Amino acid sequence: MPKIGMEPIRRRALVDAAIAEIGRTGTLDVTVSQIARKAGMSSALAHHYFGSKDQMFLSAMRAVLNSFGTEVCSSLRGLAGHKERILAVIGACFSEQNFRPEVVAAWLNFYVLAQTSPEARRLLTVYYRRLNSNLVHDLRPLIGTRAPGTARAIAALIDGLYIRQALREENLTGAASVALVSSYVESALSQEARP
Amino acid sequence: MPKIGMEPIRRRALVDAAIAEIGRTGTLDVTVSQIARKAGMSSALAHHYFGSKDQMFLSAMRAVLNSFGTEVCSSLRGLAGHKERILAVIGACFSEQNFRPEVVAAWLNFYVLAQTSPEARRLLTVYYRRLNSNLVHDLRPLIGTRAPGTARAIAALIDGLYIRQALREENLTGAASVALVSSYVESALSQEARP
Amino acid sequence: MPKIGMEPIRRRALVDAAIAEIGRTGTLDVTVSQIARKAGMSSALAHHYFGSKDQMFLSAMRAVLNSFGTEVCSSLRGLAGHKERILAVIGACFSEQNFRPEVVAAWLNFYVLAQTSPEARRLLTVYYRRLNSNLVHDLRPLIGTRAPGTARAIAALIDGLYIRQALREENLTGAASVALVSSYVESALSQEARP
Amino acid sequence: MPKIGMEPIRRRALVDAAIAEIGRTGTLDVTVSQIARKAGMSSALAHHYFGSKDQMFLSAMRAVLNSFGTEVCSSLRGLAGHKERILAVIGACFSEQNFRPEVVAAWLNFYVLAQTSPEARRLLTVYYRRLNSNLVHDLRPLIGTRAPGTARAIAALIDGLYIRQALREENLTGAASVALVSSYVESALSQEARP
DNA sequence: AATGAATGAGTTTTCATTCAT
DNA sequence: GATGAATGAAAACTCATTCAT
Repeated sequence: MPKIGMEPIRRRALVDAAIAEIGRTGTLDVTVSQIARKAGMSSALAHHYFGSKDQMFLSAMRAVLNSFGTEVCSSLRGLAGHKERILAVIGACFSEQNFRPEVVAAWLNFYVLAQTSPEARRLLTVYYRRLNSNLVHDLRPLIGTRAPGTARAIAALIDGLYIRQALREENLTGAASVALVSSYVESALSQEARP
Repeated sequence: MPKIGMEPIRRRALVDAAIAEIGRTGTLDVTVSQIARKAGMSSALAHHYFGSKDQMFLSAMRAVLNSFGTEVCSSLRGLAGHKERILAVIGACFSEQNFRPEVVAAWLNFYVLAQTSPEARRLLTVYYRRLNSNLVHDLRPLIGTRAPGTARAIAALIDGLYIRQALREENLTGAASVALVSSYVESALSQEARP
Repeated sequence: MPKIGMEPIRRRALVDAAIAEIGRTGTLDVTVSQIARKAGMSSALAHHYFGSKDQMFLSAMRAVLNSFGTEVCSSLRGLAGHKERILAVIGACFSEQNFRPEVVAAWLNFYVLAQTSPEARRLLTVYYRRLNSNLVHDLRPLIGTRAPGTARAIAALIDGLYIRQALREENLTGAASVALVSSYVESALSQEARP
Repeated sequence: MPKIGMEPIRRRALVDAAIAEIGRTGTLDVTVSQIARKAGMSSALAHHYFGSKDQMFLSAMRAVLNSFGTEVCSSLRGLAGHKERILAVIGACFSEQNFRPEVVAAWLNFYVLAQTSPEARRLLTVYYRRLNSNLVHDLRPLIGTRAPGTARAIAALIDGLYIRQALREENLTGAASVALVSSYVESALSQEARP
């Protein structure tokens, strides 16, 4: 019997290598060979497992989004307070894991990919809807009809900070980003309180 | 008689075509031939004028940033009130001209280019510094030490909304974007007012 | 207990699958994997049994030629009349079994293979010589020196009709083909009869 | 001004080289590079002019069929006698030009191509229909209802002899082939004459 | 015996770039 | 100034074949 069960291992290795290479070079113009080499195998094997470069990129994108989604879910587990939950989502966006420069750089490139690839766009839309509905869900009890606009602003802030991180802006840490977005949330919520 | 003074015309045509094609396809993966064809000339001529594809892209980027800079300047002319000036800058970001989907899509791709090309990064940094210093200059008198953070947030909001526009998000107009960012500015300023 | 005697079964399955795939696609550009999959095994096993793709194709060719040879032999068994025997050979060429479109398409491709592979050419030559000698043997007593030319014409007619069948020409049945060739034979023989 | 008007020259050179290479190797498995090298240029240029390998092959096929068609036309010019015209068509099939082994080998491969490529099949069908209608047109006045069957037989004979030629059968000359087919025509016509 | 794993060699195709005119 | 011609270099993808188990 042959060596068996390599597929998931290889796929995982390729996906990781793809993210790393896209992140490192900051472009989707990485060759399958580069990625495969980084993952320790031949480009032929990469094609064997993914069928095409596009499929590999989409898998990489799914991995990034899933990782993000998982982190959000586990952050939310057990939290009941609305504001608490909102801050947890924001925290997940800028967590150690998700806010690594190369992951964020890959993220930026996936935005670009989404202009070309309908499937990539779909993935991004799903992710965005989920983020949005999470935020609106917890904002509505606090600020009512202003919830959707505020959610949109939070999402935009996050994306904007991601761009800065992708550009390796100095002095931009996850903590600073969280602080910035949180402060926006505070002011948005407090506004409601005022007469 | 030789055609004289064609150079600026040709260059302009190529730059416009480059922006249009990058915006239309949503990717930097456009060929020189495509761009040259759209500009009504041969790809050889494009090389003649720009030396290389990269230089052409950089010129296109400069054009976009200049167009933006010019618009900001003319918006600011004659305005004295700090808040007024801040809102003018924001308005320029989402003006008819600058917020066209294809321009914004090109913009997003220039962010990506900046990861690879030091010159592109330099251009972006210059632009960003100018935007930032404009904002800080007018925020400081109003909110003091909170000015830098707020400026950063405004810039991030703008970039985040640009990404949404690049993705052709429905119901996202320049006016709505201005409203969203302005509302953030309002709340940031009003916060100061509180004891 | 080890499966015993699998070899001939596997080989037969592969040969059949090869003929079917070549016939189906109408080209030698079928992959070993395709054939192996159709035969219900891995491509590695196909190599195990045949050593190489070329050998597999040659075996497939041998199978087709053998099947044909066997059918001719059994058709001729017990037949004594010269004309009767000639018609029997012709009948075998267009029998249900041999004139199936996919077999004929494979046949056409074996002609092509024979241009490249000496062994394939040898097989085809052997088959052709046998067909020819069969025909000449029975034609000579009937038409003397005109036998070789007539045999060649009969063979050419058969090949020509095979090409039509490979192209899936409509209204071309085995029976119609037999009729056409037989009619030629009739006229060739009757010519002799004339003064 | 650039060197101009190379396109038809290059295309012709490539088509000739394609026919020669397909004929020489007896297979469609020739690479674009091989063909381009033989035609004295880079494979990139071949793609520039033909867009794809398939298109190049189709052009080669068209060239072969056109050459044939032209020769038939010029052979028929001025001939009025039905039998005379039939023999002229047959003569064209086996002319010095058309019956060159490599052309015939290419021809055989085009039959194979026609199994895969609808356009190739279309070309072949057109050619075949024209040949057939030429023959029937001149046979009908001579043998009435037997014309279609006889035409089909003549076409099959020609194709069969082409296969032999593609296999480089010894002692098979154009003249011998003409003789063989002509003799069939004679016997087919004389049959009618008999009571 | 049997197969999943793995790859080297090769093929088509694309494209920025150069050149001769 | 302007362009058709031309190509080298590289990329995605394929596949026969080998190997370890």
